[in-house]
Amino acid sequence: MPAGSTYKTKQRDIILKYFEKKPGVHITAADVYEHLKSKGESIGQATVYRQLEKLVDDGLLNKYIMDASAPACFEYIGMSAHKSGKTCFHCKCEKCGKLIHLQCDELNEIGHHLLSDHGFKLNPLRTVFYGVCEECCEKDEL
Amino acid sequence: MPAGSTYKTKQRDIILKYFEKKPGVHITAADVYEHLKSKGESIGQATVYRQLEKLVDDGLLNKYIMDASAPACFEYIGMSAHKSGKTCFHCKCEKCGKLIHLQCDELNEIGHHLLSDHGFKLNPLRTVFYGVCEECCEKDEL
DNA sequence: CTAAGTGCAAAATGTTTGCATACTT
DNA sequence: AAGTATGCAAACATTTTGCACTTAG
Repeated sequence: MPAGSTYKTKQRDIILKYFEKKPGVHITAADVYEHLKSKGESIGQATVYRQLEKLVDDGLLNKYIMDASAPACFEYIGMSAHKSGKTCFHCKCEKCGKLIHLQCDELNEIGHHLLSDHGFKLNPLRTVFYGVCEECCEKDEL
Repeated sequence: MPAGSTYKTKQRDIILKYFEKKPGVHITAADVYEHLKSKGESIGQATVYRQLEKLVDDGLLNKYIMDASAPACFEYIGMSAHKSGKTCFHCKCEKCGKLIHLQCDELNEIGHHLLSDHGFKLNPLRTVFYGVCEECCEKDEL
């Protein structure tokens, strides 16, 4: 459902370029806005938000909402996930907030399982596993 | 880490009772507030938010943030999830927004896998799978 | 020339907070 | 009595929207 074609604008390029330089890093809309402003490539916030949304739709960025009343985070995933058959899953630690990237074949199986047994076509890019990371687990046990 | 004891107040009971009547249903803070107001058991919104937060901390409710700029949803899980070993997973359709509840042993395995192979202790209650549901998949293929 | 994108400021929304009062233990 | 909770209104922060203008296809 292409809601309409996407124009290639200067602003889109600038934003995308910023993300490409930081693969796997979480960046908020405000980060983008501030960074570009300080770099003399100012873009209106509305545009930042609108482009971010589009980039997510286009599958170039991922959006993570950790907590209400906290800005959403965006992360570049670009072509990597599309090209290689290898899907990257994300785990977010509820304690320390760390984001872990996993690339694991066994996890891919859940995608297949969900599809074949539940008719649900998983989007691994948008799915985040919440839980507690190794380090924080150990801390808890002390 | 009990940040302090929790008093048993009238408001807490009212809110909890409302959720107990709707297990597995997603309810927003506004829903709670409006429902109680219409029922003549008005509770201030601040209190609603504060109690909701506490109930989540106490493990009685679950909080889901689907989308920024959309209210967070709360769901009663009460003792059920704790008692039965059966964990309920959630799938959110990116197209129609539908939320699907799954209770599936195979999905539980991913929890074990994440823990044993990646040292990550999954919290199934806070994890939401994003993707496209059966119905919307079919629509796409037309 | 039309559709899409931009920028600004203003609005909207969901959530949080300050503070005086009231309730629990 | 001390520690929490409540309620109201005001404050907040992030995100969205209206509109006139510019740019891409």
